[in-house]
Amino acid sequence: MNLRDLQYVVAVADLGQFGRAASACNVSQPTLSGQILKLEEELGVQIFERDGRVARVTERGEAIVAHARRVIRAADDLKTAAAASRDPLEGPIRLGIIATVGPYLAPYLLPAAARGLPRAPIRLVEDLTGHLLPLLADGKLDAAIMRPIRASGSRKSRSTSRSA
Amino acid sequence: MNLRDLQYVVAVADLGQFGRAASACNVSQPTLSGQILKLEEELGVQIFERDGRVARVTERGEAIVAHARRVIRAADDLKTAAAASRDPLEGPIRLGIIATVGPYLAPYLLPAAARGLPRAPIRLVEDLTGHLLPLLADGKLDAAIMRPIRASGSRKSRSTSRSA
DNA sequence: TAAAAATACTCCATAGGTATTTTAT
DNA sequence: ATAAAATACCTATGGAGTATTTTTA
Repeated sequence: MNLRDLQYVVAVADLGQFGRAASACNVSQPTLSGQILKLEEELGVQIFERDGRVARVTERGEAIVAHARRVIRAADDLKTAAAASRDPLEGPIRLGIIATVGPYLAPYLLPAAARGLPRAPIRLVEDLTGHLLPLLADGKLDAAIMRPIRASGSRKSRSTSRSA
Repeated sequence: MNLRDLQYVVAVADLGQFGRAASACNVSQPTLSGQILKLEEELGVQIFERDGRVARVTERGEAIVAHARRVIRAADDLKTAAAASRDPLEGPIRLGIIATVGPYLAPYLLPAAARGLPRAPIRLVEDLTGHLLPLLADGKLDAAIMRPIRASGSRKSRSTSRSA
């Protein structure tokens, strides 16, 4: 059993479909399907009823889903507590940046940061906007410099989750 | 983050030492050490203070440990609920057996079970007593035929967690 | 100097992906 | 006939092991 598996279960319960749950979890349908099948095998409980159109939670599955929500909630609380206890000006600042602007900004940014924030060195992560967004969501990045997605303009947007 | 990592954290908090925690979790010391280090990195919080003699939980770590206990508790509750909702006479009976007696019992056991319990075929797992015990504890086995450990006699002991 | 933890690798289990088939409406 | 889940197969991340070094009372 695994926190990720439980998230898959909750996603299917909420969205009523393996495929939608998979994209909500950013994994492929067979991956999610396989993990849920394995979990059902491991627990010895059929959690979902598949009828080719929608996935319904079985009667026994209801209890599992409810417990899964509690586990995930508790794990989220742990992450929140960790983030809260973390000194935002201590430790490296993990900054995502798209390759287009990385080489231009880095020569200015890094030396300035080294002088201004000696206890919080900047760690650059260069990648596509589409890859940076989930990292930001997962707390793997503190901030990112990216392009706006699905917008008409071309102005850079700076998204941050850290009060630095 | 991972349920197993949280168990490592709780084990260290309880036992005050990485090495002891590792053997309690049935993993090597470097494995447990590495996972805890990685978790501390991921959360951005130093959970333990190492001083070469004992591992103490840091002030910030206390909150993490408390949350970790809740997560594990919730996960255990899920497993318990799953086991409770499972029909004990449905699905394969996973029976551990030591190699010493396996070949002698199997020819009698399996055909008899096939006749008597058609909806619950017996799945034999042959291994050492020392390996069967944790499987039994994890619920991977329903029952096991083993030798008594650390006992003077030599009578076979049948341990079961399933009312079959 | 004698413990305990960290590091350095190697290995393998398994989560994940793509392509395809099966199933049920 | 069509949409969704399961299966088959391959890849790769990362969890785990052994051997070794580093650290600190």
